[in-house]
Amino acid sequence: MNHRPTMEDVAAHAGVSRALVSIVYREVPGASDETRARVFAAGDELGYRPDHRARLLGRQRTRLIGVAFDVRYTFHGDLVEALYPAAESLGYDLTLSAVTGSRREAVAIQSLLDYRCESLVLLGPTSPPSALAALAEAQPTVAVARKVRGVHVARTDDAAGSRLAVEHLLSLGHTRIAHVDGARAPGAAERRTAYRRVMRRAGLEPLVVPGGLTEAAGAAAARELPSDVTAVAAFNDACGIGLLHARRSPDLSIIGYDDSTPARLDHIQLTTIAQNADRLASAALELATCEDRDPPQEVITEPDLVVRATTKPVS
Amino acid sequence: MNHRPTMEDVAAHAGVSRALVSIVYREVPGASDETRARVFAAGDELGYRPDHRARLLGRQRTRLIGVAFDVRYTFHGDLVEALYPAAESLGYDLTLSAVTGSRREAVAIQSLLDYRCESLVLLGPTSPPSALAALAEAQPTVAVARKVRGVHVARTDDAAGSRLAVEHLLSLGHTRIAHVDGARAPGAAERRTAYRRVMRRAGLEPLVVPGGLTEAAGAAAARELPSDVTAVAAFNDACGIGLLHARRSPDLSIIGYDDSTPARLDHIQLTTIAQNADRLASAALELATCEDRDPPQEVITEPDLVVRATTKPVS
DNA sequence: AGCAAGGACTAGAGCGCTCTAGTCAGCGCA
DNA sequence: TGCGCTGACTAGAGCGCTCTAGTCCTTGCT
Repeated sequence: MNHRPTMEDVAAHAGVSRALVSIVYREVPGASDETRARVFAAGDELGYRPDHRARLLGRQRTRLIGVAFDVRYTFHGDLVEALYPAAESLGYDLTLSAVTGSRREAVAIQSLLDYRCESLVLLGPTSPPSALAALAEAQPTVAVARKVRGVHVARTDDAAGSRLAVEHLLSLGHTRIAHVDGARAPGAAERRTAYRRVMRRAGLEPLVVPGGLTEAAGAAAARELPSDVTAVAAFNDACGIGLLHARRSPDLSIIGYDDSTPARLDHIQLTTIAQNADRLASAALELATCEDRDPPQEVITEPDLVVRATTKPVS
Repeated sequence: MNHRPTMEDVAAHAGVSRALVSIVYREVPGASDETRARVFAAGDELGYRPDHRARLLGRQRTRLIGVAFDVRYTFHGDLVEALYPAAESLGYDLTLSAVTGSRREAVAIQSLLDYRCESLVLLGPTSPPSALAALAEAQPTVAVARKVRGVHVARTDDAAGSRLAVEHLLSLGHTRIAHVDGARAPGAAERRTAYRRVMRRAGLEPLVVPGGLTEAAGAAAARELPSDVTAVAAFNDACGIGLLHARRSPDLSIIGYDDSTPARLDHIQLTTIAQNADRLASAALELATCEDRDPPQEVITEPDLVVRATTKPVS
C-alpha cells in the first residue's frame, strides 16, 4: 500500500509548481486552459484526489455544514437526501453525524464541532433550547422540523397542513368531519386550531376527539367517534392507522399526517399530509449559509396533500 | 466569533509546551499526573477541543473507518447504531457517507476515500464486485449483509434463519408447513434449501410456493396455498404481510424474515427472523481493522427468532 | 521608448495538530 | 566521581493542502 499521490506528485508529473496544481484543482483563475488540461491529465494518470482533511485545514473557510440526524426516523433520511444537492448548489460540503438510541444528540453535535463545521443543521433536535441557543452563539445553527427559540428554524406550516387535510375531506362532500388530536405534542395545537377554523368557515360544527401519537390512541378514538361522523383528520399517521383498523365502517374516510413509511404500505395506503423534504432542506441550508449574524429566523414551508386509498367521496 | 482556542493557547495558559498538551490530550505516557490535571484544567477553562481535521492530518494512522449506508433502509440505521460503540471499543472513529436515491454509492464511497479512511464498511453495497474488489486493493473493505467476491463479507446465516423459522413452527405443533420463496433474490436459495432440509429431517413433506419480495407477491401466494396448510414461512416480511392480509383463515400461522419496521407495527405484530445488528457490526469492524492484508474473509453471524402475534400453536 | 496593467506562474508561510529526536534533571550503582 | 537510566518536558519538522505576496513576461497605451 504505497502512499496515495499528493499535490506534490502531480506537480512534478506535470512539470509545474504545487501552487499551480492547487489553483487548477480549486478551479480558480490563475492558470491557462492549456496548463489546466495538462495538470488534470497528470492528476488522472496518477489517480490523484485532493485530500479532504488537508483541504479543510488549509482553507480559510471550510464551507462545511454539519448535519445531525436520527437514524430511527425515515423522514430524516429523506431530509438528508434532499440536503446533499441543496448543499452542492450552494458550494458547501456536508458531513453527517448520527443520533441513535445509544448515541446522544450532544455527542453527535460535538463530533460535528470537532470537524470545525461552519454551520450546524439539526434534524428534529431534542436538546434543550438553552443548549441549542448556546451553539448558535458560535456558528449559524438551524433546527429543522422543530420549533425552538434562539436558533434558526425551518419547519412546515402545521396550520396549512391541517387546512389541506380538512379541505380535502370537504371537497369529497363530507360534512361530519372529526379531528383526532395529538394532545400536547409539538404542532398539535396548530393543527387543532386550523381544523376548527376551516370547519367554522365552512359553516360546520367542529368535533375534536382526544387522541394521541400512537396506533393505540387512534384505535381508542375510533370507539369514541359518534356514528354520524363520515371522515376523520388524524393528528398523525400512526393515529390514523389505528383508526383505520378499529373503524366501525369501511366507509369512514381517514386522513393522516406525516406521510411516514407505514402510510405507504400496500395494504394501508393512507391518505396523508407530507412535509416536503426538498423545500425544507433548501430552507434549512439557506439559513445555515446566511452570512450576517442576524437574529434567529423562522422559515415555514408548505406541506403537500398525498391522496391515497383511505379517503373517498361521502356515500 | 473570535477563533476557537488551539493547542497553542492551552499550552500558553497552562505554562507548558504545545507538545506536552498534545501528549496529555492523546493520553499517551510522557507527562506527570499533576501536569495532566493542570493541562486539562487549562483546556476546559478555554473551552478547548482538539481539531479533528488537524488530528487526522498529522497522525500517521488515521484510525478512521468510513461507512457507506443507504438512508432508505431502516436496517442500515440499526447497523450504524451498532457500529458506533463497536468502533469506539476498538479505538477507531467513524465517518458516515449516505447513499440516497440521488446520490450513488460510488459518490458516497469516493467522499469517504477523500477523507483518507483506513478502511471501508459498506452496508448492502450494490456496486459491481469488480469495483468493490478494486477498492479492497487500496484498503480493507468489508461488505455487510451482502455476499460479494473479492472483499471481506459480514452477513447473517440465511440457512440458520430459515431453520429457526421452520423449527419454531414445528415446535408449535404444525406439520403442514409451506415456504413462500423469494425466487432468485439474494439469500432465497439458501433459505429454500434449509427449509426443505428441516422438513425432511422432521419426516414431513416440503411444499414450496412461488412468491417474491413484495406484499403483492405474498397476497398472490395466499391464494395458491392448499387449504390444509396451517403455517407458512415467508421469504421476507413484506411477503409475510401480504400473506397475512390475504390469508383465508385467521388460524394460518405466518413467519416473516428481516424484522423490518412494518413487522413491528401494533396491528401486524409479525413473528419474524431478525438479523442481529450488533453481531453484524462487530464482525464487520473486526474485518475492517484486521491488520494483515489477508485474503477476503467471510464472517457469518447467527440470526434471532422474534416471536410476535402471527404464529400460534396449531389448533 | 517608457511605463502601467494584467496574465501565468512560483515561493513560502501558514492551518492545528502528531511525533521523532532531542535536552535536562535526578537517581541508583559501582 | 562518573556512568547510564528513566521520567518529564521541549524543539521543530512534517502532514497535504490554501493563499498571500511576490516574479517574470507580454501587451497596450501614450
